[in-house]
Amino acid sequence: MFESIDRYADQCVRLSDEERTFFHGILQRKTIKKKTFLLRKGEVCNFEAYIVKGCIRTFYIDENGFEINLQFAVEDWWVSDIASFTDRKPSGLFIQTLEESELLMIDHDHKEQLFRTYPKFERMFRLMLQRNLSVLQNRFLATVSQPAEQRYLDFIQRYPDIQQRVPQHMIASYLGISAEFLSKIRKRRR
Amino acid sequence: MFESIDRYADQCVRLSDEERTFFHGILQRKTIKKKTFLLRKGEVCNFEAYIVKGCIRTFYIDENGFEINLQFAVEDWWVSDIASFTDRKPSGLFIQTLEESELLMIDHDHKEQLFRTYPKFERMFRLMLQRNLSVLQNRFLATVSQPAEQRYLDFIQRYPDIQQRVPQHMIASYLGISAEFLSKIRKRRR
DNA sequence: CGCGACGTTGATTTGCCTCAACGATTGTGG
DNA sequence: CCACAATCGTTGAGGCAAATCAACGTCGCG
Repeated sequence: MFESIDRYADQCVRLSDEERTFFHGILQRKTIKKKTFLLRKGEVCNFEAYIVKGCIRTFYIDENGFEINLQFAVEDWWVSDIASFTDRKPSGLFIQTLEESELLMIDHDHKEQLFRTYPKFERMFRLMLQRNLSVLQNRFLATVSQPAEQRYLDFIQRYPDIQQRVPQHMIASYLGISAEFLSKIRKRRR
Repeated sequence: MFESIDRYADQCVRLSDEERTFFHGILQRKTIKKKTFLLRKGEVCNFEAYIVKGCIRTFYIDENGFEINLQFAVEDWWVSDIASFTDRKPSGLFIQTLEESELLMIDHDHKEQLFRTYPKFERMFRLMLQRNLSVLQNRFLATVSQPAEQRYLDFIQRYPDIQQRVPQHMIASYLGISAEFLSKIRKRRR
């Protein structure tokens, strides 16, 4: 159960057995059915979830009622609305499973307790944030500097597995284009 | 000299006098002339710079040779290429002063030393990253979900001061539109 | 003074969207 | 296990936001 998150942690920090055990102790293990909402707009996000198995999307609904997919998270990623979680304020986002998912979740109080007990974990979460920031920066650059077709090609190259697991119209929204136009791009390449 | 960064730190963590003094000790104070490059593509970024006074831009040059401005940083912000800084790998970005600037800089070794000596600072930098991540997330959402005119209006409302200090064609590139089109938007509103 | 950086304007083009209609596939309740 | 609905992907026609290209005025500065 904990092998994959242990591997994740080992990439960030060196943990003693004691630290590792404590960490495992505060993680809540959950199995969530397909299409379940972990968070809806207006709610305060009280979790950071590590994905052991499954696929989850984070999305936003704009003023015209259109969904915009921000992230598809699969094995070995964390999902949360960090701003809502940290400042304990209502979120503007939705988080939903796309497949049945196995998660390890940590809530606000336990996270603070973890940091107070072993400050070393601050480092792990800091590095995790850095990774997220880099990914988002690259994504932003790609979105503003490249045409839709190139963005699509980059996407299927970088995340060949995700393409299989997520419906095409969601990928379109993730890429910032309409479902119809994505279909036309795909046609072009045949 | 340190008043503003102290205020910044106080928002994140509570520091003892000893911690504060140590922190001041590792900060390198620099005054940089207008239009100076702090980082060029291909170099490894070895600083995080807190801006006491001045204005700095971070930008990227795409495969067609066009500049894309990622960030304008003014007083009370940090600038760096975090990915390059952390992983000690060559950066793809440029960082350049737009005005004469007064900075407090920290390099990789001193940052690690700071964390080893007082782990509490991990928290400060983690919170800083969270803030950056939130800002970028909102910006990304705005970019994909709103038309250019609305993005421009939001920009001048949120950063009325920056608008005065940065040439218009750089703002256009920041907003992801051509300089000509920004000019036309402005005309429309007169 | 003269040159380069900056901003403006108009004409034309284009990448992508919207709307509408239509198969194919999935899944779900009777 | 079938029937019917919902979800998903495709295709075409038409439209619009924003890009591109080109020309020109202005200003600050070496």
